[in-house]
Amino acid sequence: MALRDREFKSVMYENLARVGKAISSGRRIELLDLLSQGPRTVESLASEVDQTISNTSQHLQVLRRVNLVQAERNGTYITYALADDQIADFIRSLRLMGMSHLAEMQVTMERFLGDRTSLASIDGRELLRRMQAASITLVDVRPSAEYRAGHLAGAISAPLTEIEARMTELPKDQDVAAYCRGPYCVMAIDAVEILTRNGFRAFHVTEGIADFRALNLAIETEGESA
Amino acid sequence: MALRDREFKSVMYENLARVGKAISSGRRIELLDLLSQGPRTVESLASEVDQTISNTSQHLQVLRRVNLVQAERNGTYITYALADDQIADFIRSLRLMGMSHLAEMQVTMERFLGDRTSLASIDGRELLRRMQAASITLVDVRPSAEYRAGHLAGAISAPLTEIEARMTELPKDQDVAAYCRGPYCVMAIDAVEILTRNGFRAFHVTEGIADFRALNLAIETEGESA
DNA sequence: ACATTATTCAAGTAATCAATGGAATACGAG
DNA sequence: CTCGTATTCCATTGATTACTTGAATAATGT
Repeated sequence: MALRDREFKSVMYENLARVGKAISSGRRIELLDLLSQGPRTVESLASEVDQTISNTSQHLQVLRRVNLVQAERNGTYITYALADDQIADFIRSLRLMGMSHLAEMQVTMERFLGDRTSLASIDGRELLRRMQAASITLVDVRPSAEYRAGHLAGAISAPLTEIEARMTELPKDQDVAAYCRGPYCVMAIDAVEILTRNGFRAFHVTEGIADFRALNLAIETEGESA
Repeated sequence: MALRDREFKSVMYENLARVGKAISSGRRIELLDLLSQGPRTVESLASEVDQTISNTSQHLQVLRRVNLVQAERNGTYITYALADDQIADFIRSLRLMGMSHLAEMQVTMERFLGDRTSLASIDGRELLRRMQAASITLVDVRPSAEYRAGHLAGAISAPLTEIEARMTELPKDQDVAAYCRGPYCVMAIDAVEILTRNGFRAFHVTEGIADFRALNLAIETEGESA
């Protein structure tokens, strides 16, 4: 019986380890992070993570084998998506774990972003506070497909690539808060630099959609707003 | 600049993957699960997971390298402990992820425990409800060291190995709820079988300390109770 | 049927990993 | 200082992994 118990435990923990193995590759975590912005095709994922399509496809299949992602065929394209919202949350908690336990991550963050992010940044909680206290213009600088897949209620879509053009639509007398995919995404930082250079008082939000969801901020899908 | 951004992301995600790698071995997850019951020495961990001391030591060092566990020397022994409570919670969410996404796990559970667990089991939430509604005897059947490291408020320590002797201390007119380490631990099930065979109305709690913590049930350390 | 496009499959290579057994280290007791 | 115990280090084994390249599949349009 003791042997049976051991076998049972081994099988159960070995299965849990399959999930661990799925997130034991930086590329795969990056893919999951991208997918928590919304569904995407293999090709678009591959170019985003700077990998060959073949390799990306294989990573996606690893993730699919443990049911972290789902694939759906649309004509000649195959669209991948997170299997459910619980997974975005799990990746988020992995990220928080890493940030709080691996000093290297904070050092790297400081080294790469340190000088660019020091003053003009706030997190989701602080954003919520400011949104209630004062009127600010909230800008989503991710590609519009991701905006459409889900964005903060009241956010205006202004993809980084078009921000110079879109800028004219923003009220000059309000503070601007820009957010993108999350803490490892620099689009919001870039946007803030452009905005401040053009006379706006802008700051960037260090968190992304997955965090907003976890903080219970209102998320809208598809439709425009404000 | 785009290259720099890619390098930044790669480094960050590669670091997160280090945490993933740490939980990509069933043995290591089992070790973390054991450590969430309380600190233990290498030797005692090794015998619990049925591995050589050498191998166990190496796994512990992998976990230590990513700061999931801490080592502390006490004389000739070295005691390992989780680095903080956040980790027990992370392992718990890994377990929930696995259970909800890997059908194999539920099948295995059914196959090994199915017939033994069907009727007389409840989860933490249900336990809380019953504790408030009726008076039940709550029994912690883990080894006493783990009981001392933290147990449900009001629980009586009655390690499985001594349960036949301790049984006489339990009131015969109350239902008995037995819990152990968690869903992959069979000590509570064994205890319930022994108890019912001896005329008690007993049921087993399918969750463990980590779950109780997450559910905000009151946990006591060291001292006795009830 | 044929060519095109998106994705997957298969085979190969270099690197990493889990586990083992034995030597080395660190501490405490006599 | 020496001995015994607990743990770690080290070298080796076989198994797995990430990535690459090129061929195979599957849906679409002509």
